[in-house]
Amino acid sequence: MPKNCNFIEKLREVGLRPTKQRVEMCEVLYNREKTFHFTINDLVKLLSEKMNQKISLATVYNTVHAFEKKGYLKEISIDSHKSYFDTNTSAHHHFFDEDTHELIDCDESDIDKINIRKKITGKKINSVEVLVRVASDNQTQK
Amino acid sequence: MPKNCNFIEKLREVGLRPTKQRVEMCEVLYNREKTFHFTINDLVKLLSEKMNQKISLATVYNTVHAFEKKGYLKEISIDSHKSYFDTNTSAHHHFFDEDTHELIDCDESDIDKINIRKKITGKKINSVEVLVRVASDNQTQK
DNA sequence: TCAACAGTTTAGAATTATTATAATGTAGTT
DNA sequence: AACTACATTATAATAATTCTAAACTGTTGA
Repeated sequence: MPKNCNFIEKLREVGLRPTKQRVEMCEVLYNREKTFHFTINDLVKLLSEKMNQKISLATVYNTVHAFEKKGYLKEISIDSHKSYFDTNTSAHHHFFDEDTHELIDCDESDIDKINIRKKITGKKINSVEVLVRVASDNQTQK
Repeated sequence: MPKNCNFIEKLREVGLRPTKQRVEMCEVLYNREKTFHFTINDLVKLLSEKMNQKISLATVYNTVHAFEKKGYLKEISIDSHKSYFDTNTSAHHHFFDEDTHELIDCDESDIDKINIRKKITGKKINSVEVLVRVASDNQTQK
């Protein structure tokens, strides 16, 4: 597994010890074509499938938060009841499919630049994020 | 209290029984100049201050959800750990003050119309919402 | 007006997501 | 190999929310 070395290197760069669990988690999160959106629950499932040994729930939380603090992951607020995370940490917008609860990244080109006219004195803008909620076209209103 | 009658009327219109608790809640939520943003916790506090009798936590949840289903309230997702609700149910955008955890409505004119170029086949757009996160300008990075 | 019923409220238990704790284990350094 | 600081773990604790079942109350219609 030469890819592991990569992750070990990367983890070191941001000052995180490349422990078994962290490297394993990197593999699940970043060894994929597209960016990955998940809840803690999704991740726990994937990890326990992939790993030979079991991983503690607390470790998954700790590690996800360590990654978030170091800029490896970004938290997305969609549903007040679950935390979604995104392996794409750059500023970008999302589609949220209300039928499947799937989160889809927008490319830079999908949404025109947002122009904020309002200024709040003494406050600076940290981020501007758009969430487009979509649902099946022929769905009966629930 | 002639205003009560108004709320009783309005509750009936959407098919909700105008019970003591619901009318009381309407007063707290809608007898104000500006739109009101709150968490369930905020609301429970306000209600228990205002009311002579105590109100059950479960009732607050039930009633808020009843109001939401009937279009009296709108849920806003900002923080994955708390549900925020908004008495302004029209489509509009928000500023979120990360220092004070306060939510501020945007006027129509504050943000230019958002142009979504991306189409997802078989899906229709339900809503487009912008969240602008702001924080103190001279704050040391946490 | 009042009985009856359906919808409401209530307290408390249950559930779910998350965080804290404290003991044990392990990566990195010597 | 041994030391030390940081990680991991199982479990307990906490927080937000929902469920349950019994008691209560608007509304309807006799």
